[in-house]
Amino acid sequence: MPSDQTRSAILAAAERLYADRGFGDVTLRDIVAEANVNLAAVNYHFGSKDELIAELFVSRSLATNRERLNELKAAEESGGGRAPIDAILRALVGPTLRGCLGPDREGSTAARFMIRASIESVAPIRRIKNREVDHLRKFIAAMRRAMPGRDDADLYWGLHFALAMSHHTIREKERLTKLSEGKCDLNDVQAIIDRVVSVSVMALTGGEAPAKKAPARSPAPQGRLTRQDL
Amino acid sequence: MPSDQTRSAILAAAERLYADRGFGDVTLRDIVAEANVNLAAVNYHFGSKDELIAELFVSRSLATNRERLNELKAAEESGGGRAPIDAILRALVGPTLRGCLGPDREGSTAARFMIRASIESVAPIRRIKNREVDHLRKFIAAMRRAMPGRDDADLYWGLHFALAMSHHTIREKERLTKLSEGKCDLNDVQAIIDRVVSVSVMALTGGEAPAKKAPARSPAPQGRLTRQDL
DNA sequence: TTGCAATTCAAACACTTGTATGAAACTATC
DNA sequence: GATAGTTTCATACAAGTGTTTGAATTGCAA
Repeated sequence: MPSDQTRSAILAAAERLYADRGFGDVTLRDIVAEANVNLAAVNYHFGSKDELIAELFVSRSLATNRERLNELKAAEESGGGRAPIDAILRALVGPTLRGCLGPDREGSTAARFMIRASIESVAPIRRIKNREVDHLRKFIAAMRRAMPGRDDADLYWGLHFALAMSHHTIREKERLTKLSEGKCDLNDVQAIIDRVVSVSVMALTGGEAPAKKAPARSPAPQGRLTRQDL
Repeated sequence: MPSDQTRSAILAAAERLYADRGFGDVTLRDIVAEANVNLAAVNYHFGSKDELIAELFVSRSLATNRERLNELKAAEESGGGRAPIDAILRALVGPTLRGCLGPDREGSTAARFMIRASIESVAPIRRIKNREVDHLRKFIAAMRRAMPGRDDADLYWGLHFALAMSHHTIREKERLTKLSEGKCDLNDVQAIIDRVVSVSVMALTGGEAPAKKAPARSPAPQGRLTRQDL
């Protein structure tokens, strides 16, 4: 068997198992059994378990970021250098949500692996993850161009909430289905993206920055919510 | 040393270590070292490591749920049996956010433990967590009373997003601080609660249910977002 | 004080983990 | 077809895991 076949068999098996069962529950022996290779092959080809995980994460991380930036670039070009805020957010959450909730089980493995990585913070991944901040800054910059008057903190919160909703939806997919007794359709990915983007846009455009230094703390009135502040 | 002292010393040490370092990195030997008790004491008092974790989680879970329901009940009573939607959401996310982001380091241990539990889904906790659905249903019921016309799915999504934002904020607290270079103040808990509640209310009142069966899929217009649908 | 149950303790158990080893099998070049 | 380099393999290793054991110690009632 050529060396590359073993290598990629290990990578594929590891990604699948980590995506399904998390990092804590998967041993090297599980991986080599799934990949039908010898136990020593992992250390021979990757040096250590941690380096295997790191390689897996780095390559997937670059792929997702590339996809996001492609969508962002396309949106900015079609808007003459200034993309609308909803398109920016769509470029941010679309690739992840499509990948993780989409019907194609194949591509979803990679994304579910990334979700695991974003949840269980295991040592080799934690080290790499800090670079992601630079990636998100590009979206902040685009958002600043789309909403020039907006306070910076509001932009950060908007981006933060957009990621919150998309990640939480992926993570709690089964729970939400059970809680809502099927009334929330987790298979209609496009509708979910629309919903997440819609709420994120409202978070950014509505509200007018809750209680910047105002005397009243609560942005929502005491009684029924009126819509005066939308 | 009385038996109860050993018992609670183990519980306290375990909670602290799990909250700080997660479930994957903490061994029984770490716990008994922190608690200054013998290794065998854990199995003597709790039966097994899993039962220790379960007891920890159950008691904290009940406490948080009780706090939430107290706030909900208070809001409903002061509103004559029908609490406004923002008060309902505040009762949902307030206790958790206050506990985890609040300045008092003491109470935060318990809450940070709960966050860990909601993130790293370890076996003994996963089994217990499914009961939580019943607890959330009480909030859905209250929301239904507050917004009688609203589609059920919208209510579930609103509650889901509220939890998403609060949990994600707690989990990514450091990252958001770093990304925003301190512009997002993670210490002003009340402002964060206001912001989460505000966005959640917008998600529930605005939007008018994105593309129920409408021909156009996207709730956000192609170009800049107009506010016609708010 | 004696006796009995509850608790603590050091030690060991059985098992799993990631990693290392050296021989065997393969592959390709001369 | 012999040789050198690469890759595979069974096996062993050292360290760490949760759990168990049985003897010591403690606390308290008779």
